[in-house]
Amino acid sequence: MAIKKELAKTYSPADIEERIYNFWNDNGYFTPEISDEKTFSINKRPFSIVIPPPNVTGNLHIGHALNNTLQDIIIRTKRMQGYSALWLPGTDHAGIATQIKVEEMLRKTMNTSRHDIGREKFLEYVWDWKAKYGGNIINQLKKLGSSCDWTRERFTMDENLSAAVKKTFVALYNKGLIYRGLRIINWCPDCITALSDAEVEHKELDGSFWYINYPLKDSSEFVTIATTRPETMLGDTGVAINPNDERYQHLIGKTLVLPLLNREIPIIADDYVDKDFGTGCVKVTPCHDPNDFDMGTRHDLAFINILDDNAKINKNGGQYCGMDRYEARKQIVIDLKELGLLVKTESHSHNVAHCYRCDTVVEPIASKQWFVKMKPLAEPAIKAVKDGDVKFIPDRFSKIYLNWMENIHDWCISRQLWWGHRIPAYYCLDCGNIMVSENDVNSCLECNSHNIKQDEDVLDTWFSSALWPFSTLGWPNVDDADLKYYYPTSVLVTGYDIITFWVSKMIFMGLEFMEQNPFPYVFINGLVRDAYGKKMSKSSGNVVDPLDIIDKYGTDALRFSLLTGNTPGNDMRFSDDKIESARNFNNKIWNAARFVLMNVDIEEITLPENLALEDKWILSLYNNLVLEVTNNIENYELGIALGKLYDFIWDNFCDWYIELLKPRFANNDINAQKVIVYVLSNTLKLLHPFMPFITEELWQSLPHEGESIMISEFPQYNESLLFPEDEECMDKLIAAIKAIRIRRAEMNVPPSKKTKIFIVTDKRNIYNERTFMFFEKLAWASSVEVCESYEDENAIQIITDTATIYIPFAEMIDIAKELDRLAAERNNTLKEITRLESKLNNEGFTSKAPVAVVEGEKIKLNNYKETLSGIEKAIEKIQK
RNA sequence: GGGAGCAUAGCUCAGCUGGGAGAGCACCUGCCUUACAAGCAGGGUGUCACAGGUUCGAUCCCUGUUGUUCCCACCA
Repeated sequence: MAIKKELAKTYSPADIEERIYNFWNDNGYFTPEISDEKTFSINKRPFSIVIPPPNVTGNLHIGHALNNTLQDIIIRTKRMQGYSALWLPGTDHAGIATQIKVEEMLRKTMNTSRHDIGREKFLEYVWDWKAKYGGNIINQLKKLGSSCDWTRERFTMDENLSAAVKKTFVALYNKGLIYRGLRIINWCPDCITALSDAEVEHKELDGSFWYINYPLKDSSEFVTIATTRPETMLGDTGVAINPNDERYQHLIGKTLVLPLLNREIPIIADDYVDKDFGTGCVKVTPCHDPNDFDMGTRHDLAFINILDDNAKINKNGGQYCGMDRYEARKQIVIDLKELGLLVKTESHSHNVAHCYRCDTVVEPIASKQWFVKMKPLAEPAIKAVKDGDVKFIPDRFSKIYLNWMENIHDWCISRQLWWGHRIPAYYCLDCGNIMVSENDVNSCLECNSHNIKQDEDVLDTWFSSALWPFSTLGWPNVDDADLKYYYPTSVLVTGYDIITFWVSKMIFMGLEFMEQNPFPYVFINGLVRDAYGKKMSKSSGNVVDPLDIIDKYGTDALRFSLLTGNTPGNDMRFSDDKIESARNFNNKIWNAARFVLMNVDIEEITLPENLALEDKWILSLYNNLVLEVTNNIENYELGIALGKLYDFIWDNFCDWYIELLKPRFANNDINAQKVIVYVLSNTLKLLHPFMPFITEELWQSLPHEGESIMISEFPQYNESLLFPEDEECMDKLIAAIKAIRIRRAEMNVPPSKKTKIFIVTDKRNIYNERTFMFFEKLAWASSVEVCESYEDENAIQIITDTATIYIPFAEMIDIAKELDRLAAERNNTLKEITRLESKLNNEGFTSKAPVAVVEGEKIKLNNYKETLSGIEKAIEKIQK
């Protein structure tokens, strides 16, 4: 027998992955040409995904690996199904994160800071950094097998994307949806910038509750307030009580003397105050608390900011000027104690806001910042999800989205950073006029002054990523071919942790500027946790580097282990066990193909005219698999699809079909070769989106047409390949073989001991000369015979619903034990019969249950009855 | 304070619009059967968290309870 190709005994991914990826990339398979009729016709329907852009200086972590594998599976499937499938890759400049890294580098390697070298020089360093490290994550994505169109790679600070940012900013400003104003923002004193609400994380911390007496002016009376941040009293400009609090009615309008600074402050009445919390008296610090800010506005109180950019006390803090906020807190408590104004201290745990980047405690500070007015933008974005124009998968995330959107606050978009899109606002230093323009402004439109300065700040990183689905496709050029063809995109694949950061913003920006949702589906993936369910983080030291896994086990194994059992939106655990079982599956496929290649000597794939029982069986199962896998992928049930492929390949194809075919291969049966190559090759296609490398390598080794599996046609369901009767026959045969194996195992008969088998049956379509070989091969039979009846009390009897099988086994038989066993079997069968009969006698069931269910139960009952009669005959025979 | 998820075999998890529950790993037994020992053949008595309800029928749908995880929220 000719051996077409010798494969190694075990699969070693390292040898093939890079070669195959370059082969795909070099041949341009990742690039859908909209107008090229040869490979991708304009008549094809578009399918597009834009990548959630990883941070430009980031490194691939296991979450990226999952997220991008999901996208790759979808895009590869669609490409094979004939869509003009675009997966557009790119990176995000990631304002704060990147700036922090470069500042750190400056400090460590040059002992300098951005303030020392100035804005221009600093930005040069950041661009250098980007050039140096920006490609890292792209190369890592390639190692994952991602079939992104690298010719369309984008970066949020590309010229075109920056133009899009300016255009949207100006348009929103002109519409009155962007404004500049004094508001309480979250200030990170370490990053020295404002943060949006989304960029702070609340953590429960143990703190104290200090009760402090504020003396009434010209009186010996006190008002006791309680605070968790005593240093903020330096900015107090009032004390508030509830207007209905009868305890304090006489104080309304009176004046207090603020301790330490001796500032005179009024007592006001405001509904915000909860009578029953604390003392019922609240110090009001308009510049350092959002509620106090509102009260200060309502009651026209003074606004005194007591903190500088580093959260040190500024000159408004009198003798505390220059102290760090916590140092000042300590000192103030000491001083109050000395003055006898500290009533008591209670321990108190409360939520404290932290910077999501550097984990520093953020300070609420009143500050002039740019904001997006959210209500008008949120409304259509809410409607889009409520109307089902944008669907979350799974659906429960639409509740999270709506909950956030319906309670939305204005979005603080200015950041006191240098790395990012500079705000296109210009100030006239002479007349104070503010001009917002896409183009540089050199003279004041009001007073003609040339004393103009652009806003120093940059925009929130999420401002540019909000535009990503259309800015990457060419917008603001509305005639761009890509934009026309690929927008809206087909699906967004992302983690639930950035629904509020990113998904929500893309939806309202898409609606505002494209008048169309950016995507009809948002496919949500969960977090990848460690083997114990803990979130992976550098500080916990439990980070799994996907590149290590790839080096050790291969990309396909990594992809398999991330996908298997994965369900949309749910977190998953990653462990060594999983990756090993994935590796084993790779090897299983590899060896199945290896075996096929060793036995096959055909040049092309065609199905033979005459199909044997087992051929029809496997083709029928394969065909059902095509249908189910296709549907599962269509419904984003990728983990389920992969599970079915695994079961089919391992159980049906390897454990049964290959074994069933071995006798035919020994006879050089060409038909068997044709069928197995057909099934294997097409199964590889089904599996290709999930495990692209091994499937390409094996597909190339088998007879095939075309250049690459990744541009071959995805298998389609084919009614002519359905053989339900043959499927059933084969299932009965398998059941009989299994029953024999079980009995032999129970009796500890080693495989080396072959036995004669006698079958009493009237089902000659199942048990005939052709299928005897299966018993010889798979049930260790030395000979097989069908007979009318069989008389030998020294034979064991195996009873199925289609036959009674006798195996003469004189030395093994213990009559009493055999009777016991049969009695037990009889009992179990009777139980089932009783259960089914009472069900079928239930008028409610037969009249209300679907016909198919009732029929199914009848068939079950009948099978049990057949089995029972076999058992009873067996018992009778032994007792004779 | 609001909202969401999860609770199924020793462990990790599936269970596709309700019809007597599965996989991987682990464990036990027997096999180097010429694709694969990273393999083959066998091995599961699971109050499907608890209590009610709907239904002919509930792991699945509804209500409540308990445990657990997460998200959101300006109680000083």
